[in-house]
Amino acid sequence: MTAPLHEVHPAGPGRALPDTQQGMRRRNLARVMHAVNAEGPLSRAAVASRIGLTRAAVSTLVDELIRTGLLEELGPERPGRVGRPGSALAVSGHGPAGIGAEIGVDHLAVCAVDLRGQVRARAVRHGANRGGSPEPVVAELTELVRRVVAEAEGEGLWPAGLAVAVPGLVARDARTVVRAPNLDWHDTDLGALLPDDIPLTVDNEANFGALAELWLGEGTPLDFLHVSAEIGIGAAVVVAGGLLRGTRGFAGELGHVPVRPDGPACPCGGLGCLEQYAGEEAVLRAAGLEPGEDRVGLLAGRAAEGDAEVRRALRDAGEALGIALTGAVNLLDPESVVLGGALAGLAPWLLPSLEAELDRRTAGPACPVSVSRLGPEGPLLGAAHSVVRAVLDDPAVVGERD
Amino acid sequence: MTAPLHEVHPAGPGRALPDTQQGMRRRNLARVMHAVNAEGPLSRAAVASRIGLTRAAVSTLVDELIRTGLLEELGPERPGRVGRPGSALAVSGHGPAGIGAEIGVDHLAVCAVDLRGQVRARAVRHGANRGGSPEPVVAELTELVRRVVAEAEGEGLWPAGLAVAVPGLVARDARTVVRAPNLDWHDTDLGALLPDDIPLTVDNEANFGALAELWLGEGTPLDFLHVSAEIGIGAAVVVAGGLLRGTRGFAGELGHVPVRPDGPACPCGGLGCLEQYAGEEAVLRAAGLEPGEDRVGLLAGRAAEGDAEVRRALRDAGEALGIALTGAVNLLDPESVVLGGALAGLAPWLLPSLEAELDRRTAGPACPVSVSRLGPEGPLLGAAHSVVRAVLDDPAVVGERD
DNA sequence: ACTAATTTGTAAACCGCCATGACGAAATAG
DNA sequence: CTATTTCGTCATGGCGGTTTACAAATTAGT
Repeated sequence: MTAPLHEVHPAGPGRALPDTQQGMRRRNLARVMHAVNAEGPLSRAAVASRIGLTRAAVSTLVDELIRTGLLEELGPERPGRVGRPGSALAVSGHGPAGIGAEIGVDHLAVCAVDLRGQVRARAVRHGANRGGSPEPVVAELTELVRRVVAEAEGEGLWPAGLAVAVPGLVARDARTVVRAPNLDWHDTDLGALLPDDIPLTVDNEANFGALAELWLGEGTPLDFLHVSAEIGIGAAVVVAGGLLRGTRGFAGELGHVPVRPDGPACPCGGLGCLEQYAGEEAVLRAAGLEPGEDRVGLLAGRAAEGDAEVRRALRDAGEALGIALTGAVNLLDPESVVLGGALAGLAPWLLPSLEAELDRRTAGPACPVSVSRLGPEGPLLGAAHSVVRAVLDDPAVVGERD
Repeated sequence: MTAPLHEVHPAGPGRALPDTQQGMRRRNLARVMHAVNAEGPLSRAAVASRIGLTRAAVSTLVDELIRTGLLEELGPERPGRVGRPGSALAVSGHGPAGIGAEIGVDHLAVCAVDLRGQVRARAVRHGANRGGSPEPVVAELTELVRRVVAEAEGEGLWPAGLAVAVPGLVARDARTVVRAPNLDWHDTDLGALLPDDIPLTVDNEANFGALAELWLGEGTPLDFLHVSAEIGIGAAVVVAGGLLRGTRGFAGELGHVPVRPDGPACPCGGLGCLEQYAGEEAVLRAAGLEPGEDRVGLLAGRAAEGDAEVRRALRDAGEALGIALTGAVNLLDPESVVLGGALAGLAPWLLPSLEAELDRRTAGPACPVSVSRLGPEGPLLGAAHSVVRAVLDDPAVVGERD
């Protein structure tokens, strides 16, 4: 029961399933779940017209989904219209739950989200995770996970999967942390250190942040660029509602896009990379501040106070971001750009110069830039929701357990 | 029979088909076609094991495909192994054909490609198409199309669709040329000017060139960046075997990626765009040459002769390309970069500096850069093959005609 | 040579899944 | 109070792939 490492981003309802009648059934189960999930309580007839099947077919699909605890019958709808009122169906609040976890530089967090998207349990532990060996940190995380799972189970939920967001590069096996500079971890197999009774997925926090924006953001399109910064600057490219990961899984390295090709050398080997202008360290240095604990808070505080030096540093960073984003926007033609992570908190001072650069360098209407309203919770929520989406995308796999 | 504007880029075998039994059948027909097309002559049993269906199911699918003329039975295979030899199946060379057409700045070309990928008929007309009104040019193209179709029909083929490559931006309706600066065409609806008895698709020549590379190139991966230049510099982003088009269809505008943010002004409104360093005009100017007829040939000739000024101009252009590509590669992590179009001919003098820049700006192993071996034929072949792929992706639609 | 083993293609029976059509149930409209 | 509309379900049927069985065509072994 450890095994089936569910895909983090199945770019749509149930993909590569075998094209046999059973596969068809599985896909149709998924379509019912998606319809009910997306458009609130719905009657069987409403679902049928949404997904293009007959009422009879939907009836049997719904029966199965209710039997396996993924849907709930809420009872008769309020009449309003002519004809017999339907019986409202809703995604279950007592079925599977997605367990999301985040390993931050100086905190650990875990939460449980039900199929409806509600956070039903959470736990946080503050304190630096930097530098030490991974084992004790992951042991603490495991403890938090157990606590959250117990709490969720108390509410009638059961864990369908665990997704862990880490600040670093993750191998395509979705288990191994290849490199997490801020934690000083290298080639760490989290699969060996975490509970093995729950299907596990590990991914970069920026990716989960982008997915959170995709699934939870208001009016977020299916094609956008999500930019976030912790210590490095990363972008996640979302195309047609799925993450673009790249051949080696390294896509989105916006931080090393050349901004001024003859600029200062970057540890990556390049010259004048964006990170040299808009990276946390670079901005702190330009602002004349010492790198300390809550660096983003410090910058935001000073900028809010009106500190001219800090504001200039942020304005310059926004300019560099604008230049790098011009390239990205020209290449990808996204519907919008979303600023998340630490950038969201600094947006008031970054945005003006960023948008100005983007605007004047783009022919025609510029690509709209917005700020994530999810704040620092993004990656954690994205992780938990990725498990929920996996269930919605293939309800049959969880139905098999009993 | 004019209507069904088949998708140019259905990112895989038969997508958004309805999830009913008929849809399943259609997808399985497509899978049989793809298996036979990709792996040469195959017996029914071999196809069955490839696509995961039973021999019996494949038998009925093959029967239908033979009846509609998409597959051919070649007869018994040469034994070799133990057991009854299978009967070899091949994609038909007498069924539907894809008609590809290209409107170049100074030529028109049309060809017919059968399902096997063989070019079975072609016609070319040289002479400038620049500046004048579209009608007479399209009338000439129509004449060429009629000739090629007649020739193909003489060989037992019938036209399944017409795909036209144009040097400009095409609206998402795949019929209207929004802007083709080199032809001086604006908002031209080719659908109204071309024969209306064949399903029509119009697309940018760079897109078709990239697709040709994807389908015809040797060892081309499913994720790569195809860079081509005619007058502007365009990139096509291929992800998972499909074109990334962008929200407005403007993805791939590599020419306006900022290379030196304080560089010379570009007509697009930007500063220091790649096109200001590696665009045809810019290179000619840097090389001290006058813009004339065969500009690429001129540059290649001088460079081959050893003209130092030309070589320096090309080296500088390669450098600028390398900088812009560093950004693109960091963002997309493609498996390779392919140089096509006019760039292919100039590659010997562009590549060294291009690769040097890419190399030193990238951490770890640099993204390999290769040169298209399709030459100037790419877009034309890509157009014709796009029709062929559409048939392979959904064999049922052509089966319906009779 | 002759038999045994293996593989292919097809036909018949079967099962699963959705569509069709009919029906009772529960609401509104007149 | 009846006609109409809509919902959910049931029985029937068609369609599509699987299972099972078998004849055909080849190689392997004696």
